[in-house]
Amino acid sequence: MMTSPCPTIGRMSSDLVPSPRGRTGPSIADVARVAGVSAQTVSRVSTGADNVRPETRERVLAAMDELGYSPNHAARALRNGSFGTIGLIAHRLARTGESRTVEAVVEAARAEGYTVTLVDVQSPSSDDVTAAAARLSHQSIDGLVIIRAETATPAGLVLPPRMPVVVSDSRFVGHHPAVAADQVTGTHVAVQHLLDLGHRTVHHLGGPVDSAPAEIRVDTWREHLVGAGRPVPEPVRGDWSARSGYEQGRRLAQDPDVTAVLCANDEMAAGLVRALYEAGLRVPDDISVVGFDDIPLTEFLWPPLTTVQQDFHLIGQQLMDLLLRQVRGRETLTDTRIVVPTRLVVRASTGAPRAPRA
Amino acid sequence: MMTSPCPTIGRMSSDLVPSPRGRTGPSIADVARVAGVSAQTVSRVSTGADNVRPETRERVLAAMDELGYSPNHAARALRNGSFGTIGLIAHRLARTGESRTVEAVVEAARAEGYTVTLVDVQSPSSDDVTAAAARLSHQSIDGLVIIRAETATPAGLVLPPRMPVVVSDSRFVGHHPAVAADQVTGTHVAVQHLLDLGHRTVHHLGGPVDSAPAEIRVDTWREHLVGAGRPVPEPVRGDWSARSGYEQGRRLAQDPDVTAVLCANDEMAAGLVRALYEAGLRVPDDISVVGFDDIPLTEFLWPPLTTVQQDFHLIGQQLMDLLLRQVRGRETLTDTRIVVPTRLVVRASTGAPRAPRA
DNA sequence: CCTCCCGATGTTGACGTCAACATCCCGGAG
DNA sequence: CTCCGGGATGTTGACGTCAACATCGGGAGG
Repeated sequence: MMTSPCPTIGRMSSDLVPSPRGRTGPSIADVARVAGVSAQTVSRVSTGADNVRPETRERVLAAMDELGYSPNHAARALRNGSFGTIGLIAHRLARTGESRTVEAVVEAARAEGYTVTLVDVQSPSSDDVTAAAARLSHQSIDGLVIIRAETATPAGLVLPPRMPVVVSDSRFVGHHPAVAADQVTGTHVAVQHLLDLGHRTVHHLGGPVDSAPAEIRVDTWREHLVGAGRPVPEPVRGDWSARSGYEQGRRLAQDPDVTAVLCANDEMAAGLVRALYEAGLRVPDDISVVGFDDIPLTEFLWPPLTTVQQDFHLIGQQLMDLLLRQVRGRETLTDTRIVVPTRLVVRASTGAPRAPRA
Repeated sequence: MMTSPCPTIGRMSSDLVPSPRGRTGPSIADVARVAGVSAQTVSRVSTGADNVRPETRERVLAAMDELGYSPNHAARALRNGSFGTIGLIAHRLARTGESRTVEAVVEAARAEGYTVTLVDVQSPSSDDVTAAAARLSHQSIDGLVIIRAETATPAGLVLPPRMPVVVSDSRFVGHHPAVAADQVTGTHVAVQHLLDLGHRTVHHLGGPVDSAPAEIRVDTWREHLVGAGRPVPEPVRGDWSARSGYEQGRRLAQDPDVTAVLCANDEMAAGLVRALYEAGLRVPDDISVVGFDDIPLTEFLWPPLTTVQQDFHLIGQQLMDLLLRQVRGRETLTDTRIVVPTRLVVRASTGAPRAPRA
């Protein structure tokens, strides 16, 4: 029906039947017909094989060009079991740290010839992440990157067998290969910085209790104060948003004991600062504020915010590197953990308390 | 070869050959063997076909579970020509508008059962976007979303034939279906707001000249001033970053004629405000500032910034909607344009000039 | 002038899935 | 009792690609 009723001469059949296929583009067979070679030769050209006569290659390339051919990924994937694709599961994609990490992963992936398939889960619960992984997995990706699976407990997370995985969360050490920022050191340094300035103690505006990084920061902050023999005020909690920082800031502004606040991220710090201004307090004269992350805007807030810098770009690169070592080398790196350093960037939002005491 | 030489009783052949395949998981044939049915029946179960006896379905599901089977996407894609995947090309992924739009697209895609493959191009030039599209295209995606192809000229962009596409850039109207924020109205309203407050004219801190949205804002700003018979100061330029806003702000602070500045985005506005503070100027008492985008932090800057709000989430949804109408319906919507409204959010960074004059 | 060898090219089959068609079995009608 | 209909299930082939093997043709060496 589609081929002419005269099957005599194969070469003659390269008449003007422009591939009766519906939506899919020209196939390798179409190119072969136009170029007057076999499909295999076309395949050799498209995979960059060496043993094709230059003249033939030329003809094939011309035919490809004419037809607008490009290889069918699905068929290739089916044929050789690899997809050239990495799955990426993230939670709140538009958040600063997330989007910068995603950008870095995508960049690193492209540099290695991989594309990235992105899934934004509704919640970082084990169930949601597990479901997302299942959806991505088995055959449609070569590996999986999970960014900040905050509440997912390592035990509850079920991943497809044999699927290379990396997680950007230190709690997964021992369960999955992980890359994480050194939040512990960052928090210690930030608290010590404030104590060094003469503050008697440091208040803490933490992230949500179901966030692992937030908990690490709270625990480290508390631990440091205890270790330094300072009073440990009750931490207050936000949800990472500037608004929550503002709301908690209004409460902290009432408390005359507060002279220094460590915030779990920069957005909350910004909201906090605004609340302090509205309450007639000045930063850092009345209250010192430290943020966390060093988002691009931090430097240009007023006052420029002292903050703990995380290198999201490096985290993304390391994630990709660790993943590809597994994908390519079949290495099993279950207990590998890469810690990316953080550092305190001192700007203008921290200073000595008005009336320094012990 | 893989079936036993005794073809008598099909059911007996479910012996213990545990799939000699290497890296790929169990296939439909493995499940069929374990369940004692044919591959087609397994297929029917996995595609949710109706005509399978409940008892048989049960047996198949149990076999799937036992083997950890899940269907091979590549084979499915190859079989029925659809991928359940949308390609997404973006430029600077971590930038506010971009990441929020990406998030919305990913969300909308998931709601429709699609996954998203992401490519972050180095530059928004036609060449780079064309290359990215080619890489994604032909067969590995069902449609393509291009976000803010800022410098790509419509004419220079070459896309695979028959590939459904949407672009979030109004300049592509007539070339490709497009979704864009109503920047023209937003800019008009912002300028008028400042004139209404009594400012003689409005300065403009624009984005880079190779950005289409930036140019639209500059042109509209100029046009409005001209229409209102006001002097048109030379616009200054930033690169969208807070730092560039800060640098230009230091220059504008020197100019006593400056009483109101419209900034092309919020980050630059934030940098500008800091520069003004450092120069001893107050906002809005000495100089009024308006931003663009309404990023989440805007409300919590000091002072809270008056800005033109863009609904990135809605843009993302509309992009997806427009794309899926093409993917599913085979509609051709080449000259469709969807304009998403913007609105001015008045906060505390704008006010009457100190010495109001006509 | 005949062989052998080697590089270029062609042919075959398999990857996993599923639509289309074929077959089988059972109960009910004639 | 046979025949028919229809639902459940099995068989076949094709999607596009590429590795493995087959073939072909010409030049070098004997």
